Amino acid sequence: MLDPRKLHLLRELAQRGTIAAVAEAVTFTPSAVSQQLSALEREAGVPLLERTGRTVTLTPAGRLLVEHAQAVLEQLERASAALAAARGGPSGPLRVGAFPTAARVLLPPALAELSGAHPALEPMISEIDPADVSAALRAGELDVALVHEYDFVPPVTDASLETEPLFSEPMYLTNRTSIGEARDEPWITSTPGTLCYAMAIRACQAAGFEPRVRHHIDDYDTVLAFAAAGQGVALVPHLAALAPPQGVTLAALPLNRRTLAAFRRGYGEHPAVRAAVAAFHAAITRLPL
Amino acid sequence: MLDPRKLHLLRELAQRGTIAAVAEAVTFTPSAVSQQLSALEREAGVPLLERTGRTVTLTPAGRLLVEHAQAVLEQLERASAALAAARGGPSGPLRVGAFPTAARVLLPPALAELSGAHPALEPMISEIDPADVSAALRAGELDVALVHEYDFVPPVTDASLETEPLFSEPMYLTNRTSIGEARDEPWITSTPGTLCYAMAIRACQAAGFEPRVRHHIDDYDTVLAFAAAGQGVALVPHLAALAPPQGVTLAALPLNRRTLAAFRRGYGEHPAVRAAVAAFHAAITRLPL
DNA sequence: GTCGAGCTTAAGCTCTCCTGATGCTCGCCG
DNA sequence: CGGCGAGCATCAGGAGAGCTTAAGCTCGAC
Repeated sequence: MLDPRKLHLLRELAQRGTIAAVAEAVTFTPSAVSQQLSALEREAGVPLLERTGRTVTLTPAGRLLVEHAQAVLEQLERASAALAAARGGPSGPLRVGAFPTAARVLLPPALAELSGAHPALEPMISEIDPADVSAALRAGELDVALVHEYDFVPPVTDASLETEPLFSEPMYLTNRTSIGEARDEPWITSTPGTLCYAMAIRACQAAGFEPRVRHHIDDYDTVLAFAAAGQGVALVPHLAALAPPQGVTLAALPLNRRTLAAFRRGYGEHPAVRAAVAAFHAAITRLPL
Repeated sequence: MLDPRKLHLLRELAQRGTIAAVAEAVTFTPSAVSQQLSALEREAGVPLLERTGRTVTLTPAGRLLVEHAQAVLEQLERASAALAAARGGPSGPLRVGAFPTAARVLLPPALAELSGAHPALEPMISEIDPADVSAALRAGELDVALVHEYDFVPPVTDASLETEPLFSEPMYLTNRTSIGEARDEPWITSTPGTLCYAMAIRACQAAGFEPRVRHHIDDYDTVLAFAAAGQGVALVPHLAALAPPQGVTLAALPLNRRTLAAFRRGYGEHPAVRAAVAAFHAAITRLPL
């Protein structure tokens, strides 16, 4: 019988590309991952990995098996979720990932809602950039996460994950009325590697220029303070700009940010995950959108 | 992560009812099965088995998990089948179960067909009564089996198995023209515990009497020889009665026997299984039906 | 009341699997 | 062209999972 643990490693390899990266993701040594994949290959009776130079790539058979691995692991998630449901109402630890703005604006009311409805549930929040969410969910470090996606930035598609849209909000530009007008201004963006950074760069590129980035600030309150101090222009989402400081004007752009809940495919039936998503929806109805 | 090996044991328990029977099926000791199921229960966090007296029954949560186990194991079968397909054409050992008449009439041409088309395939035949086929398939002792089912005998429904109809044939009665006419005759049936035995009894009961069974003979050639010797009446299927001996007349009854191919759900995509079923179909077109 | 079927628990042993160390290949770069 | 580091495989060793044997417990049948 094929071992789902090995199938999981194969799926991670398909996502991450190197055995070393897989090992880091599952906190094994590369040696262990290599041995497990070799054993899987032996059982499969067909080469799954091609040793090309100092790296490995999946063979067609390997990619085929990844798809089946996905189906198997998804069924296992469903089984786990069913067991959690059989245990009764939502209870126990629930690891939630959230990007900073959500953590500040959406989570407080959502957590109040959640704790009120399900006292046995113990939500644990981790701030995490949406770009890192897929890996954390797949690795089992998170159960559910709040992520966002922007126009211009292609949404992360991961066959092992499922998303549920929560809401959409417009983006604002500080102290200018259009992106083209801000062409020669210094820019304040998030730190490189985050989704917000990519969004700002792409938005400027779409307007026909490469932004001159002077400051890298992730916290939008700080961003607005910098903007008020004349340090540059920035793109901020509606929820982060409910109370702009003196000296900052905001212009709505034809650019939206969508917030979604993400979880492992099949795990959405877990009662705790269902409860969390329901609490997100409930909290959203009370947001000033 | 839930362990499919444990899930398999739970599914077997749902089918067989006792831990001892599961242990025998998988050639473990009852102790090992008990420990595995206890571990599964611990991981599940909810009681799966109820110790009632000296036996165990599944709790509702246990039955729920069995359904999910079924889905998981089916996906694993699919993955195995896909790997076998990736290995190339059908090759290697293929364990085939067949009831005696099929082994004699259908298998020789089917095996010739199969070996001609796929020389690398090594079919291994085991004679087995259809009543035992489910267990052997689930336990992985067989890859594909020829089974039959009769009117009056409810077909075995096993969620983990899949069947494909092959053909249907009429049943004949020896030396009488209707079952009612044979009410007071001694009967020749198969040995108790087989499907054919159950069929004969049920057919007589449907005609309103309990047959007086004198001989228990499984081989239909011998049955016909006994009938020719005036030792009693018997029900024989068309394919077993192509050349009745002197002294035996046959009367077709409104009673049919259907022959099917059976295999583990999801495993029908295995190239060797596909090839075998195709060979069965090809051989059937040349049968005198 | 006795026996036996069925399940569990405890002890021991085997085998799997992970770690750490070593060695290899290959791409990069001076 | 040679050194270096990234990436992977292999080997030896230790810890843990899992099976077997043996013993004990419970309950139903006779």
